[in-house]
Amino acid sequence: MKRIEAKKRSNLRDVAKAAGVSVATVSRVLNSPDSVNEQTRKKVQQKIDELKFVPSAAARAINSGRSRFVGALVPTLDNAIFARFLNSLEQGLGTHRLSLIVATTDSDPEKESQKARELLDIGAEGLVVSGVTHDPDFHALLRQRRTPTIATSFYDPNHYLPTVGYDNASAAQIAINHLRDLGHTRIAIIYASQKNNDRTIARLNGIKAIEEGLELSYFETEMSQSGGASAALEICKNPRLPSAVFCLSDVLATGALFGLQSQHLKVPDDISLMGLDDLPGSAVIFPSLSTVHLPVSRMGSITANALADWVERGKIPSSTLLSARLVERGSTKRA
Amino acid sequence: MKRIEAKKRSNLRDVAKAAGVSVATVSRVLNSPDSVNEQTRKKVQQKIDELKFVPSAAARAINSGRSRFVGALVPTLDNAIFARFLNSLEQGLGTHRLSLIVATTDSDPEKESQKARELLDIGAEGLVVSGVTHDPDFHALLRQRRTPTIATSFYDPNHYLPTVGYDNASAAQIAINHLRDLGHTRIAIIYASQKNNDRTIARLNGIKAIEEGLELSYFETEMSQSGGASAALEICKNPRLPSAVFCLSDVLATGALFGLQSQHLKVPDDISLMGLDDLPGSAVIFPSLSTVHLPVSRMGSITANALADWVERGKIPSSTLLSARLVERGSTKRA
DNA sequence: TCAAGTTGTGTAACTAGTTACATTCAAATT
DNA sequence: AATTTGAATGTAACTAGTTACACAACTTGA
Repeated sequence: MKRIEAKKRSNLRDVAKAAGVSVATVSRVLNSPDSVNEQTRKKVQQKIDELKFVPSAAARAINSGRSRFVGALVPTLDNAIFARFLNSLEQGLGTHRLSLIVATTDSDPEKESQKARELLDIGAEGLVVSGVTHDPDFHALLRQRRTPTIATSFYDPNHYLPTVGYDNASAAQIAINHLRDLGHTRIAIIYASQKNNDRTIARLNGIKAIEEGLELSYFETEMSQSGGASAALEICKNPRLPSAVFCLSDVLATGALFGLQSQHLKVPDDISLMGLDDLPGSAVIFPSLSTVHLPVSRMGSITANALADWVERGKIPSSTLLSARLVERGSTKRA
Repeated sequence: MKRIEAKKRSNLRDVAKAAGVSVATVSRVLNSPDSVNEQTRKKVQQKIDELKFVPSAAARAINSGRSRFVGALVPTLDNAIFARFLNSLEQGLGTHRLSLIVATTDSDPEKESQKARELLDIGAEGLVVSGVTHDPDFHALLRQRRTPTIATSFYDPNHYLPTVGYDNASAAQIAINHLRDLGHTRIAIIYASQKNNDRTIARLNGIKAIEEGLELSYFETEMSQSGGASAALEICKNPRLPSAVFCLSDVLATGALFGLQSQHLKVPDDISLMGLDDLPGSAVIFPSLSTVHLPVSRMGSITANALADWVERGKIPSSTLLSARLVERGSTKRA
């Protein structure tokens, strides 16, 4: 009679029995093979291979109290800036033998809070979030659990969480000052309103702080290239065109470029265009995009190291300010 | 004397002791609250809240044999096509209460194999990979562990793994046939060589199969917009220009567009340009990019559902063919 | 009034590992 | 020859949950 039964994974005890040794010895072969006699080790190893034994991570986690993974909460993966950040974050964590669980929030604070709770419930040892503005539940959760958590894309040394990011206000000011230096005073600003997006708010506030002597107009759109394109069309409707357009992100700027071109406006001859982010593609569009470089890859690796230090050695990191810098390319020229 | 000690998470036994009940009762309050007397339940719940008790996922996993996460191995997150796929994969898995661990491979089969092993070692219940060509170790690993695994971006009903993807050969043929229909016979092809990239190889083979009557030239470059741009410059060096350029990915095509523009070639008047992927940005560049749409978001959700079914109910999915379709936009016109 | 059934709870044995401590045995030292 | 030392291994108690089974207390029916 053939017994139909799921061949359950073999465990330590199975291997121990098969090899005629104790469970402790098998465990030693796994974790400190030097402390086991050559012959015994070989015999055990052979049985391990024979039985295709793989130690259970859950059982290990239960003993060590370590799960060896952290969670990252990002608004979306469908934007190169977050994808690039996660790319380097994942690589950085890998050097510390930590895995990364990704959760997307759609920029919805409630969803973020809920996903954060799920991540912690399944044993995440640390979290990475974007920005410092979150759901009250989320803050309460972090305060309660005391899980190592780093807020990114936003530098704020006074925040209760360590932050790794840039000064969004001054990043925007770098762009505005560049345009001002080139003699532009009538500037259209395109930004994407995502509710609770503190990065955008900080950038807008940075602009407000230095708007003296400038004639600014604001265009709100959605965060996508087509959003940028349609905002550009909106700008073109105005009979008195601005001499420059500043987009608060490169995605918007790339879209705006095509919007302007579709209206037969030449960039930068007819109108200057600036972005903010410096995506890989921004250097190769035509004309190449003047922008403000945000070091997201560095942010990823710094965050990875800081979080690993916190998780593994309890070392609470201090906030890190990454400097944004002007990247002057072909889309801006003297007014 | 203040004792400095890590307040370790409270566990079932702590709660049981505090509430004056047995561990079984606390466990019941957690898992089948109806089977516990109202008063007892309230008392226990209060202690759970007081002690901020959260059940350990590892301990649960050890009993259920479930870790509730799967791993995805992608070449990089720094390409919209994979990021979009993961975005919908993650969302799809979320509806099945499965988490997603992301691992990047840099298109290196050895790295992929190693990361796959790591994922399985930490208890991944399933895997998602790109393409069907992998390291021998990787195949051996999958055969040994029998972990539910789905190969994506590549449809092959005869593969030993279920595949969810499109027919890359015919996707490329759709593009070539479109150009041929428009009267183009001299076509330059730009492709990115990533060693072992079966998607690219399949696309090239698809072209080979229908090259009769065409005059094709091939340009190999790296997978980035700047790679596309420099390949375009290479094309322009030829005194007898092709009438159309076909890039095997939209990232390359966007780069090629800027490369052609920088040489003062008008697309599509002087030269037609086609991509393959259909990224969100491809519709808004100017001129908008004619391309072949690959349904990566659908691929993500289908993969998520298929993998969840396999993991949760042992239902091995059959391969799914997703159809690519022509997207005719502004970058191609009659020769 | 006694048996049977229901409800609620506890005991202890599981899940799969790690590890402190004990033990054995042989080699080296006194 | 007796003692010390060290290597190699085993025993059993941990980690944090779940759950089969036992049992008490109460209700219900004959």
